[in-house]
Amino acid sequence: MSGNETIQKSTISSTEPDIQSNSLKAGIRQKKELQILEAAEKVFSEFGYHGATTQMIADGAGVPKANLHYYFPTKLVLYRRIIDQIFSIWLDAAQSFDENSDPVQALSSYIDKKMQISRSHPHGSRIWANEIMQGAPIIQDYLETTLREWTNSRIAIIQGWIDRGLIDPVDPRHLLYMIWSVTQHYADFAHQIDTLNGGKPLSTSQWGNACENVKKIILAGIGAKGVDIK
Amino acid sequence: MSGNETIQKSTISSTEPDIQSNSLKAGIRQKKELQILEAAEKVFSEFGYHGATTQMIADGAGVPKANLHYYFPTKLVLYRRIIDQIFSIWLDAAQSFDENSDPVQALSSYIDKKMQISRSHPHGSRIWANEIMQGAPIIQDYLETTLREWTNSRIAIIQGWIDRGLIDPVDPRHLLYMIWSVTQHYADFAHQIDTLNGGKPLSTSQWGNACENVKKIILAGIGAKGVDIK
DNA sequence: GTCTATAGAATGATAGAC
DNA sequence: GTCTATCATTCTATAGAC
Repeated sequence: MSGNETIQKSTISSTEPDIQSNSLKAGIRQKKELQILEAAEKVFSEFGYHGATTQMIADGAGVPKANLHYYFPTKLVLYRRIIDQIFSIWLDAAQSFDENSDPVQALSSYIDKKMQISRSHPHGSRIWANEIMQGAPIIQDYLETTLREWTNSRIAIIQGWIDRGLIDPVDPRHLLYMIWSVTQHYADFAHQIDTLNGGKPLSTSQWGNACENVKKIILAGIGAKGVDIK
Repeated sequence: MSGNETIQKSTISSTEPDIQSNSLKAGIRQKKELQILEAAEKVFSEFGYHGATTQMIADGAGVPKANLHYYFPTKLVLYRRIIDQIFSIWLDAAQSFDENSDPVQALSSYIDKKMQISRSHPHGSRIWANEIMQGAPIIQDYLETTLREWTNSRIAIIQGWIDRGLIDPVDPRHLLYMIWSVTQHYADFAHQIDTLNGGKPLSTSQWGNACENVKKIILAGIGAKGVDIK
């Protein structure tokens, strides 16, 4: 299942000679594709892959259903494009977690970024969650390669902190899972959180408060030295 | 939405005079219903409401599809029954969090129970997560009534601990969210966790380790006095 | 490049024989 | 109480006019 689906990054053929008309068409295509991708992200996150219909996505993007199939041949190809997009955002954020920082800096920054993503890309987070809960039928290969490697490298870094006495001896893996789960909870369970907030989305200051609480509890929880996050 | 759906606990009419045959039929019905409910829980958790087909559920339960419709008139009624079941389990576990215990006792016990549920009822946890991510189309009333009341009462208890100096001043609401998210993560993202565990489910000792880490970090994170969880 | 109309397949639910 | 056969609906995807 991992290798038999080619990602078509550009269907604009390089064999087409008319550059002028080509770039114009490319502009239209790019704009429409973006509209469709944005609509699809919302619909997939709200109804899941099976619950989403191409009709809903087409309506959300403001194009006829047949037009959608012109840009994305199948529903599955569209879904894969969105998953790829999300995974890319996750990985970019994860880069901040680098070996040169001390634990407080590294973890504070990582938690901040993950909370920001939960606020700016809640749909993506939910699609990811949905995909995992269904056994990752589409992205299993990502889990087994990229995610596993990233996870192991971060575990090594955390273990290094423990060995140098910078944080308490906790299981690095479960510390990572805690950070993932708590930060993504604010995206995945946003509806529940909003309902318990009187039916309103969290305000900017409420988001800030959530973020501070998460950082405080986790950093204090692992005995990180020199805690100064305010 | 809260009161217009009667739960049919027993469709065996009390006007039926033949007691012997009646209880026999009730036994068959109960057994079949249980088979169907168990199969449905698995299928709904794996594919979501829309992705699940009555055919899959019927196959999983070992009954013909038409037979399934004999016991549960519609797919939606079957789904509601399962959601009710899950919500009931959550609430029961939540009772352990009572006012008389000290923070360490209360929170340790609560986290233990939530972790146990994640291991014993992962399907239920995922169905709940799925339902919330889709905007709680079926259980919105539960969120606005029972869950809100329970949450507010626990927030008051935690605030009491803070006022008495038993734990650090954290936002009780976000502490609850942290406990929910971390514990449920081990059910909702079990596939990801298993993949990162070499493709194998966590062993009993690995579950114990996860539970201890969660308790340690959270209790230390809120400065709970007298931490003694091992 | 856009859109109407529709083909083809899958699904929820039911009828009716046993 | 069980099960085969089938209806009615819905959905993905495509054909073909503009």
